[in-house]
Amino acid sequence: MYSILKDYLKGKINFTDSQFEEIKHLFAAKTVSKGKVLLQAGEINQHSFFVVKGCLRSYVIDKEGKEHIIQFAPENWWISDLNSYNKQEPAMFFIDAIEDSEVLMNDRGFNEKIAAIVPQADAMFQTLTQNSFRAMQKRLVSHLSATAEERYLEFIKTYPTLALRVPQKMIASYIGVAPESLSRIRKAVAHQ
Amino acid sequence: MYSILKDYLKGKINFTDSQFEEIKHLFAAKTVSKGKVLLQAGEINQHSFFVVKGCLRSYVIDKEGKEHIIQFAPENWWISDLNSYNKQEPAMFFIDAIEDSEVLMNDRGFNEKIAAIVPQADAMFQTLTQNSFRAMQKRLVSHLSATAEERYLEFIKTYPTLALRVPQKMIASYIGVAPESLSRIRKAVAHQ
DNA sequence: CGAGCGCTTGATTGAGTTCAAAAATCGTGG
DNA sequence: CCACGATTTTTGAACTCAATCAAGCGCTCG
Repeated sequence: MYSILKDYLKGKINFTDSQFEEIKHLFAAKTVSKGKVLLQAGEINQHSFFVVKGCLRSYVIDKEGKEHIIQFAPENWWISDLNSYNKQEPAMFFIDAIEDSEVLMNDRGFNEKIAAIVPQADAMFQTLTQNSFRAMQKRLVSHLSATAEERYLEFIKTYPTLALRVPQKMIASYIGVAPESLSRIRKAVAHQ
Repeated sequence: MYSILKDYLKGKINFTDSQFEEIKHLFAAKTVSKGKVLLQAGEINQHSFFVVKGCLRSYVIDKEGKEHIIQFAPENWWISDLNSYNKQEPAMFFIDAIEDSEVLMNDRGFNEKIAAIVPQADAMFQTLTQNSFRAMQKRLVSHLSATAEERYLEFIKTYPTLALRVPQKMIASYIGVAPESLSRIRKAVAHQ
């Protein structure tokens, strides 16, 4: 379980085996089965999650009870409600497992602790945050300027493996269309 | 001109007058008249801007030539294409002045330089980035779950002064509707 | 093996766009 | 400071993309 995290981190920053032994203790290993909710909107989010196996998602539920997916997190992704985590404000998002999963969970204050062991880690997390900021911006732009079909094609281009792995209605939720509409979009794309 | 920046920073971090004298030199004062383009999409963004007076905006132009506004920056706001600035990648956004404005412009590497003078500055900028990340998320969520009217009401609630100051067609562009639609939305809101 | 979930298909509705033109407002030069 | 041209806003009518409602099919997993 921890070896996956080690391999992942090796690709981003340099550290010794003994440093990794220290880092390890900052993560609690957790096995979560499909459907398990790890964060509820409204709660203060005390954790962030690194996915070792399986897939999590974050989503909002709107006033009509509809889910809108913000992020998928398959293997080697981090997921959290960053705003709640950083500022200790109520979370906007729910986080749950959409497959049986194994995650490494860390507590708030983790960022400082890991940076104290491996200073480069701080820059790594800043880069990760920048990446998700950019992804969010791109997504907003595509909602401002692209059609549902374009957003779908963008999705399968950006996340080809997710597109095969995640139920279609969740892809619909992510790109912001009704499941019926996505079904029709796929039909149209296939016939062209 | 610099006194505005000083007042702004005083509200966020502590520093001495002599520290401020050092910080000052990191900013170039610039007077820009309405319509002046400060960043073109595709360029590498070398600057970020602090608005002392007037108002800037960032926006994308889509493949049909339509503008979509990403951010307004009136007095005491920062504006930049952060991804381009941080990673030296081509900018997604244009930045221009929508009023005659006065800005303080800093170069890349500025963050490290200011943090060397006033260590707290780093945390301040991280907080600012977190805030815009959250704003972006909220905006995405409202595109996923709210109607045009709801997004309009949200806008005037969040930015009441901007709503009076910025041309209506730019508000339309920001909330992602045609100018004609916003006109009708306003009419409907007024009659209820 | 059957109940429920996910996907598809059809018919209808509706929010918002587009195109066109008039009305209002702005800004600039004489 | 006023007038005129340009830009912005409003209004109307037709249209379009996607949502909604409804029903049927097929799979899987309990």
